Amino acid sequence: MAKKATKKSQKSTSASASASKPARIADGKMVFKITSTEKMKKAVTNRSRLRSAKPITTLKKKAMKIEATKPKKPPTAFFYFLEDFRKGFQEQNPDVKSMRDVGKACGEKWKTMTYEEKVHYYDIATEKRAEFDRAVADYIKRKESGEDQEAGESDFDEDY
DNA sequence: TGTGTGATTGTTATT
DNA sequence: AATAACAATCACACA
Repeated sequence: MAKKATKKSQKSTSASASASKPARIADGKMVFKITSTEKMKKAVTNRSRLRSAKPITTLKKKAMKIEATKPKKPPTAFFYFLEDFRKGFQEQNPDVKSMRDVGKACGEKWKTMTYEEKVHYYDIATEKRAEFDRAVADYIKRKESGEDQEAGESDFDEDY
């Protein structure tokens, strides 16, 4: 019991020198509901996808091995729960086709879950983060070691 | 044909 | 300290 959340102090992250400038959107996630110009929304998310620094083509098909890209954020505990919850949800509600409904139901249940149940997913997420952290370190190391560090800071990843 | 969108919370990163 | 944004998934819609 009392499995305290293992909050380990992260590394100093002194590598912040590279300070890549994420194209953050001032508006944040609040997307103006403009039915007329849906393209605007696309533009917003488009930037997000831009971070992928890879051809948008088949972006959703990430199932493909992505070894040429830097490690992305690992799914959070909630996402792991969502993955599991989604399976059962589809069985009980085959009528539901959208993930939105599943997300709502999952989020609602997530709040009702106790720490003991959630800790299970937290544990997984924590472990994944550790691996992710290592992957990042390795990625950086490889980048510096393998490829010449980009002396000229490229403002944006021009596509690819 | 192909990609964007929507919704959930958590974690990370930047300011 | 606080805010911002992204992390995955799947069916649908639009150009």
